[in-house]
Amino acid sequence: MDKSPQVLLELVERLGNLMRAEFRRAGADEQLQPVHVHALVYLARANRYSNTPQAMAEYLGLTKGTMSQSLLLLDRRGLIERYQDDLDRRVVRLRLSASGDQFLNEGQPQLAWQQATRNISPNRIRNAVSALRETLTTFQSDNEGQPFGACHGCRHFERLSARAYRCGLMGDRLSGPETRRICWLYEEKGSGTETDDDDEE
Amino acid sequence: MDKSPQVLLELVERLGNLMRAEFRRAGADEQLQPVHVHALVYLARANRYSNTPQAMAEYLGLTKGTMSQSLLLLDRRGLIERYQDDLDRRVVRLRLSASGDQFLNEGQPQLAWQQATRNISPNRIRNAVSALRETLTTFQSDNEGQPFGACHGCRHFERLSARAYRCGLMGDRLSGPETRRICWLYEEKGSGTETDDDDEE
DNA sequence: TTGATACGGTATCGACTCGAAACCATTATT
DNA sequence: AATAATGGTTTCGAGTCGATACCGTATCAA
Repeated sequence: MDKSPQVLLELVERLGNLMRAEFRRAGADEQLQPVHVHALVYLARANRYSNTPQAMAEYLGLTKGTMSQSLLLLDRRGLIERYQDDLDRRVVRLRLSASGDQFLNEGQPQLAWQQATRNISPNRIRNAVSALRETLTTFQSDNEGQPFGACHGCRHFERLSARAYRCGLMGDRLSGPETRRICWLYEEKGSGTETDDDDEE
Repeated sequence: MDKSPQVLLELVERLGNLMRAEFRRAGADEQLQPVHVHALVYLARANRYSNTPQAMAEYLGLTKGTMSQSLLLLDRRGLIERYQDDLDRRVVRLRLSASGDQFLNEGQPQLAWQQATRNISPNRIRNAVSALRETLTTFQSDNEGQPFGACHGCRHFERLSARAYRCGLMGDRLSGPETRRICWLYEEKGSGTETDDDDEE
């Protein structure tokens, strides 16, 4: 009988709590709750398909009603901007405002974490990352959750040329940096389905 | 520039969120918030020095006022019992009630996690544990947080004989199982900051 | 064209969180 | 004995959060 998974859970939870507390501290100046800070961090990393209230709610594990409330607050504080999608006028799109951007750059909510990992070798970190990533994938496929990944590794990702990419699902061309952002349309490659892109790297 | 620490943070956060959502689900029947479930889980794992509101607040990262509220609720629901310490009459001690115990056994809030780690080899889990543990230690010493560990590895831990142990700080003899519970008096053994991570069992 | 229905988002409600600060006993210090 | 420190509780106000109802837009079926 191995208790390691149990211990791992405890650690993830504990570190999660601490980061939450860190987010709380980072947001204290601006009167923000941890979840607001988290929302801003997400927004800074989300790609063009994923900057909607819906995707955000999914990512943060909230209902759309709750999300709407938080966004209202962030808007009032002037940290985000909302604008309408011109293709589907039901859809609201979000972006960081200048001061939202500034807040993330100055507050550095993730700095404490960077510090905390300073003594650990890159190799051990990579190993931990791979184990946790696998855990996350399993967890999500167990629970029907949205995957939320970046293009690399996504079934819809297509490479047109050395520096040109495309999302096969949405049909848009993507810039290099954009392929590294978080996308809620992400789907794991492989899994025995026929893929039309066989040019992998 | 390595982005792995950043990714690790993202994963820990995301998994933390998911466990939080899991706790939410587990507590839904009993009308409990995630933090309540977490409190019960903690209580089930805390040793005799750590079953107080104060230790709990420290562990969960809440203020004592907030903790007091949550404990009130758990008491109303009959999931915990409070009793006075007879040495220091300011101190309140906590224990799971029968139904609190039952709740944990039936709800199995940690089961989903156990499942999610099923495909990962014990060895990789242990490595991840060791990396995260080190991160936690560094984080806590950066931020003056209480360490919260089990006897094994604690500076105050003394082994009297093959199966008899003692806490040098409090002077009590400890049973074998008790040495494996969470203690908020925990202090890292070696005085140096470098920790050896070969303490796996 | 005209419904019916689905969907993205907002508004409202009530129970609860959470930090801050005031407060109350009890213990420690002097 | 007076004072300070300590463990917990209470109170307050802004905010979270799920549930539900609701609004406008898009989609689908006749």
